[in-house]
Amino acid sequence: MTLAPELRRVYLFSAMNDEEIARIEQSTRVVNLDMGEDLFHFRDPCSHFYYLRSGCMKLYRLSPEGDEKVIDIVRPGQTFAEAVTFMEREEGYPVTATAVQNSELLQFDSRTFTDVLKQSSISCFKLMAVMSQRLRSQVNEIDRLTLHSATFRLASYLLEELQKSLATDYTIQLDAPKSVLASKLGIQPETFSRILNRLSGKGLIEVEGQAIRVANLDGLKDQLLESP
Amino acid sequence: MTLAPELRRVYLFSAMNDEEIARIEQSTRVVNLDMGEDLFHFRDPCSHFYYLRSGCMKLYRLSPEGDEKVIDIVRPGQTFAEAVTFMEREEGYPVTATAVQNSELLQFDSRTFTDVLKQSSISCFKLMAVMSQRLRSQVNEIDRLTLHSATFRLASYLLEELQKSLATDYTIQLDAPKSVLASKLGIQPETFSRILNRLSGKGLIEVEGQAIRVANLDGLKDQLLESP
DNA sequence: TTACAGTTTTGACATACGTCAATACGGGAA
DNA sequence: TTCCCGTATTGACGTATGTCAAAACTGTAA
Repeated sequence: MTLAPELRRVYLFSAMNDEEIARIEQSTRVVNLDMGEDLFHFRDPCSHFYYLRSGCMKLYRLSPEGDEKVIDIVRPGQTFAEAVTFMEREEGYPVTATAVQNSELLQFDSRTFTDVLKQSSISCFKLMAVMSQRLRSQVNEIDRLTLHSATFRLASYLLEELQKSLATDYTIQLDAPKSVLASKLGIQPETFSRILNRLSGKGLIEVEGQAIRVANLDGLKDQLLESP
Repeated sequence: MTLAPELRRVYLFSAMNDEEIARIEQSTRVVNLDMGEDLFHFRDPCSHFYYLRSGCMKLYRLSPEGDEKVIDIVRPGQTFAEAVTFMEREEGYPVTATAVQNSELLQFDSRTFTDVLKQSSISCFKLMAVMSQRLRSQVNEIDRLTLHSATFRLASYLLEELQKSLATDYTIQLDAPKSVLASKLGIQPETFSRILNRLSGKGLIEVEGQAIRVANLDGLKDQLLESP
């Protein structure tokens, strides 16, 4: 079975012609991961990048003490680690990648991709657009992480997710365990749980397992304005 | 006086031929800012990016309550906001830029730069290298910001700066006020001051005004391993 | 159905940090 | 030199959040 039609729909490859797509396709492998399996580790020599077909991945680092700090959560349809194309192989990946659900990925050879890019500045532009988008969202992330209170951070996250998903029903599906999301927000799981409770108590959200429904959007926004 | 020789030394332009450099040069303006002056604001339509010749800039956001969160500190020799080239003009800058010292900058027209890039995938590669480097350091930043204790964050910052500067004498020159650095590290100025005190007390560093000398490198590294 | 392992929640407690307020310092102008 | 203003420091205090520990879920496999 050919991957070409699927590759064409990947934003990064969307400007490529048949021949270029064919070259990429040649270098593509399908990778399947069980929940909990690692894809690559922090500082592994980096030679591939990925597209997530289904499932969910977490990108994280381990502190010296051994607890993990989640940098990002990857959902189906997203590519990740594309920037490795421009790193020295020995620099290695800046994070570890692990499946938090059974996941299916496409693996691309960064060398091949580089070769195609050399010939095609329009594809370069696609990649640069992706990278600049990512830079911007990392700035958002940095901004959020320094919001004084954990409640702020959580509320801000919920609002952002809601916007992204253009959710029809104000519901956010957490596809990773709550503890992973907590880590991404720089919060302990216990505190995370307590905050959800408090927000529920105020009637701002409704929590049901992995689903969070925003019941009072404006009320939640107000959280971001209140003092301490 | 011509800017071309200086432009050639800017990494982003280092792969350009005479004609390309000339086009960039045409669109370049010199900008002088007094300490405290703003260069651009968060969400301003973005049409330019910059090279810092001398002085020092801070890139930051304001929280709803009005206090600023510093995202980055720019030093002479660095370019910044290059990624705007690939953003919609209306998206606007992701941060506000203000001089923390009298500063001299070169301002480039992002439209012109884009045009040059379209013809030159080698220059695209330069830019992508810069962006991927920036992505990596933002990951470091995110990682640091979620280190549990403020002391960790500060120690980690000092160690990173030391590495960067390959300082011969273990001294870090703060070119921005301490409060700016504190904000970048997600610490209140008061706490920042207290931590410097404590580290001095332990003999790990010596603080003299804007200069911080690391007196005991290994001791400082140990800070990052000790428990809470 | 029960049993188990992982995740989440609840409870009790300690503390690092933020906050407010006052004081000290430092560099530029006259 | 003195004055002045912005930055930095020190002090006192409250609290949000981390930590440790135990209990309650949740889903999966036997």
